[in-house]
Amino acid sequence: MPQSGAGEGELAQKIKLSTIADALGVSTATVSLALRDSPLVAGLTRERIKEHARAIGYIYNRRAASLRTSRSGIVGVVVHDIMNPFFAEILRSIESELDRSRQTFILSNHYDQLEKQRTFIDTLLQLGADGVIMSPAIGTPPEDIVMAEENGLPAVLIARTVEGAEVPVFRGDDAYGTGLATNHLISLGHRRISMIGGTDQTSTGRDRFQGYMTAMENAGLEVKPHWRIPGPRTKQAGFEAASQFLALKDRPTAACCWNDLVAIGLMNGIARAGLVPGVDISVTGYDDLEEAAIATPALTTVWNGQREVGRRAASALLDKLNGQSVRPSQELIRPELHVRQSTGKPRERV
Amino acid sequence: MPQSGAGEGELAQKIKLSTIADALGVSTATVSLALRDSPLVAGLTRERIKEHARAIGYIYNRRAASLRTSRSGIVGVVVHDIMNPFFAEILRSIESELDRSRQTFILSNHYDQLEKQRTFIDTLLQLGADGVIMSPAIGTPPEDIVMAEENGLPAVLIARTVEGAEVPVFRGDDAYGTGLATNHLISLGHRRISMIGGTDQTSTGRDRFQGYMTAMENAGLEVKPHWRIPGPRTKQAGFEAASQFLALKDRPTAACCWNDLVAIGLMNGIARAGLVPGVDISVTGYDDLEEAAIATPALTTVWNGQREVGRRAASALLDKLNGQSVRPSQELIRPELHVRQSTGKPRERV
DNA sequence: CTGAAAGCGCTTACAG
DNA sequence: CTGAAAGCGCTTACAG
Repeated sequence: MPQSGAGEGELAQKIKLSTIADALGVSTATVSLALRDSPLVAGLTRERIKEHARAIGYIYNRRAASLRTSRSGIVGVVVHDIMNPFFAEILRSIESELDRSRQTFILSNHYDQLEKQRTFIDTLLQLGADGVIMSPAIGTPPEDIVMAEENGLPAVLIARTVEGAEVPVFRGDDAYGTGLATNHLISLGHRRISMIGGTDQTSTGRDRFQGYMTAMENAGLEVKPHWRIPGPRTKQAGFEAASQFLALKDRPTAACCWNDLVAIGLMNGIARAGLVPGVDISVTGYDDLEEAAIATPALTTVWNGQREVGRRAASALLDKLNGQSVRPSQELIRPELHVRQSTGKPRERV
Repeated sequence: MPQSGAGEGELAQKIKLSTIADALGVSTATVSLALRDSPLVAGLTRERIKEHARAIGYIYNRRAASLRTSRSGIVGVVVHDIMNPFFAEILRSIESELDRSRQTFILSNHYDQLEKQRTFIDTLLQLGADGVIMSPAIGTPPEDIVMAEENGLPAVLIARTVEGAEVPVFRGDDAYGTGLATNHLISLGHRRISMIGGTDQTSTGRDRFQGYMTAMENAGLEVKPHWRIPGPRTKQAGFEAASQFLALKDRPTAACCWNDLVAIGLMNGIARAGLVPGVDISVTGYDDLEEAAIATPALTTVWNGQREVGRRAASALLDKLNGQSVRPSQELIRPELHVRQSTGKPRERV
């Protein structure tokens, strides 16, 4: 309802605690307590106050309250890019977890630009945010996180680690995960396997590459450096990498991709070139996005536990806010291989 | 930098304006003015103050400021679902537009639940947000928007209209857009065309269906009711609709889809059934997501101006905040047909 | 060009 | 169970 006494289109007199107090002949302290269901206020008084507040359309001023209590009810979330469905799935589970504690969340993309990330942390500090969940931008120095914590903004990391920052980290076991995918391809009979996408500049990138290398070495397979095509992390880039991949000397029979987006883009590119992904070339993804199951062919990929990551990160942060001590530790979610139709035996004899 | 004088891991004494004022022997008024680059303060004084503030790691308290000024620097954005790339693209352009005015934005999904949307608007009111950009949930009564505006929260709508709400609306000309797609199919020789996805409960849904119907009627083509498969709006749902579509009596030779997601899902389903989209069945999408161009086959679709929608909506809201009068009007972005490989002549003689 | 003082709208000890 | 008063950290007239 609009505020009582509002004239034609004009803003009414602002309704505040004292408006209610005056109308009911009680003090603002009593109103404040009543609205927050304090047992200190008599049941009848409380009901009268709450009913009146509702009737005249009172709006609680959180800025004023938070200035006094120094709790704002705001949590910041900053990731590389929300357009990436991997993060979008994480965000959804963060959202539903925070919702239950009536925390509002502010979202930002840093696009791996340190400056954008710093501006956002600064904004959170100025707003008096209660905490931040972040997938740190490439090159984030531990000091940035220490600074936030020292100024009363507890942090929890997702997806990527920052060496030297003593905060909880929730992410998948990336080395183990790409190991699963690579071993799956090897067990199908593939001997020449490409690794497509990703970067050495993030912990995730290094771990995933490591998992692939280790699996190849353990199987006694040679890895030619040019079989690795670093960089792509999007569908578009995967699509564009297809021609480069197909033109490779000693062309591999399979590609272990950085993530599902790259894998799907690559498959599209392979199909565009007249080859059949899953038959002519085997492809694995990473993340198991909702979309992986309906790709053509359905994508063999590694489930990365994004729902879990989001849920646990949010709940760890809430624990921190509520004063419970949360150990700075690496929580590794164990990935699982989901085999579908994009992988098969190599076509040619090896 | 951490605050000066911080002990081992302990939170330092909070640094505020008066800390700086005391240290420099000036008043808080002068410090406040200086930090905001007021010309009222002598250049030298200003520099001394700003330098000192930086040195001791002063953090501006926006809650306190906004309590005083009643401007919070916060803008709310609420959409159906940020995981939908259509909205994700809009959000990006909103973000870059707001960034330039140093406004922070708070994001929320309402998943077409009125209750979630109301909770969010309430939160914005409590935080004293400066405005809201929304794609209204199905069934949003105009009163909800009027209430927000009367309480000092100006609103701008995107993508969907709410009858009776006197606020600016930015969206594509949906009827015209599906008309483009349908006419394209007709001109290729298709006579039986299906409409897949969408709902009559939103203005967008009604408009898109209307555009399809009008085009069919103008071409003197019959439309069998069961050729319409309402509902799907996601890739998954489009995928699942494929079998229903393929089993249709008098099966249409083409499908005009609600959006790109449905179209891509449908094409995947068609391919899974052993038919070739673009050859056996023509498919059109809507939105022209980045992904449309790299789908297999590349998707013929209607560009919906999402970048434009986001940019203009944000800039209209900023104008409103700055006191410029913004007419409540429908801004229809004119869609464009982008022809690619998912459409062709009908295979069978008609 | 600078300072003293009031006030934004809450909550929290402290009395009673 | 309820009230009077101080204070959170800013900004804004108002004086000088």
